[in-house]
Amino acid sequence: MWGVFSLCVMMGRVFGVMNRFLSNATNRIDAKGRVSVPAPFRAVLAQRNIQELYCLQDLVFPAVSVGGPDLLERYERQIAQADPFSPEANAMSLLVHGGGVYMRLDAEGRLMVTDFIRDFAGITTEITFVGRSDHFQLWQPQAFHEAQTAARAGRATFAARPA
Amino acid sequence: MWGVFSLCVMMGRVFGVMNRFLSNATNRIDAKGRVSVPAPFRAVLAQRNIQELYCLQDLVFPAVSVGGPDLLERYERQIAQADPFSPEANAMSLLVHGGGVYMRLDAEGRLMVTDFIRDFAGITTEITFVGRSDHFQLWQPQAFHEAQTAARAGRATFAARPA
DNA sequence: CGGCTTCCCATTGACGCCCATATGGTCCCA
DNA sequence: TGGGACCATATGGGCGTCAATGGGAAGCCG
Repeated sequence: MWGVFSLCVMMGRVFGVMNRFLSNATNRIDAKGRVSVPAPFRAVLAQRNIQELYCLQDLVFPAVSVGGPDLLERYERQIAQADPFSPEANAMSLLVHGGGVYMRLDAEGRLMVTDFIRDFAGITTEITFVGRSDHFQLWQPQAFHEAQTAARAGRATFAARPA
Repeated sequence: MWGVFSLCVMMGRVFGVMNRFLSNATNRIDAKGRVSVPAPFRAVLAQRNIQELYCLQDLVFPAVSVGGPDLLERYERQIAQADPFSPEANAMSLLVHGGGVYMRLDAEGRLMVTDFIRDFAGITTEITFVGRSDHFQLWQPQAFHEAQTAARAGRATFAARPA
C-alpha cells in the first residue's frame, strides 16, 4: 500500500501526470449499492490526503462531481463574494450546501451509491468514473459516451474556427 | 473571539467539511409531531456546543432556518447596519425578533414540529433538513426539490459566463 | 381533571467494518 | 518465449453497531 503510494508520489513528481484525475473507468454496483473507486483515482486522493469527499451535482451535465474539501471551498469563496443576505447568495448556498453531500470511502476504497446519485445521474447497475483533473465525476455509462461524442463533435467545429 | 475563530480553522483542517451543515435528508414526523434531526447535523451542533436552537423564517424561500444563538446575532448585526428608522430595518426586526422561536432537542435528538413551522413551510407528514453551512433549514420535501432545480437552472446560465 | 409534553425503553433496518474470493495483469525464470 | 508464481484490484458477503422511528409512562400546565 505505502509502497504504491510512495511510488505514485515519485511518478507524480517525475511525470507530473499521476497527480490529477485522468481517464475514465466503469465499475459495477454490488447488491449493497457499493462501487469501487478506480485505483488510480484512489491514488490521487491518497496523494492529496483527501479522506472526506464532497459531492455536488454538475450544473450542466447529469453527473455528480466528487472532490475534496477544496472543491467545496472553491464554491464557498464564490458565495462569500456576494452579499450574504442577498437572494443570489441564498440560492447559491441552497445548491452548494443543501445539494452537496459529504461522503467517505470504506476500507476497500468503495463508496455508497445513494439515491441522490442514482436519481440525478440516472444510474442503475453500472457507474462510470470520469477524471476532471482536480476532481472526478460519476456518470451513467451510456450518458457519458453520448455526452463525450457530442462534445467531440462540437469541439471539432469549435477547433476549426481560428481561436 | 479570535480563539474561537482559530479553533474553527484548526478543526476545519482536521475534520474538513464535517464541521458545517451539509447535504440534506428527509425524515418522517411521528404521531406526536416529533422528527429526528439527522445525526450529522446533531454532530455539528454538539461540536459547536449549541444546545439552544433559534428558528426564524427564511427571507426568500418557504423554509425555516435553524441555528444557534450566533444565527440570531448575525441577523441583528445586519439590522444594525441599516438605518434603525428605515422601513427595511423595521420589517426585518419584525421578522427576526417577532417571528423567531427558541427550541430544544429531546434526549434522542428530535424536535417538535410546531404549527409555526408547519404553516410557514407547508409541512405535513415529512420534513427535509437542508444544510446551509452555518445553520440548517426545514423544508417541505417537494418544495425543496423544486427550489433546488429552479436554482440550478438559473445558476447554469449564470455559470456559462466566465466568473 | 384532561390534554400536552418530556423522559425512557424497544425495535428494526441501514450502514460501516471486516474478511474471503476471483480475475486479470506483470514479472521472473526456465 | 512460454509457463507459472505473485500481486493488486475489483467484487461478494457476514456481522456488529448506530440511527431513525414507535410507543408507553411519568410530569407540567391549562
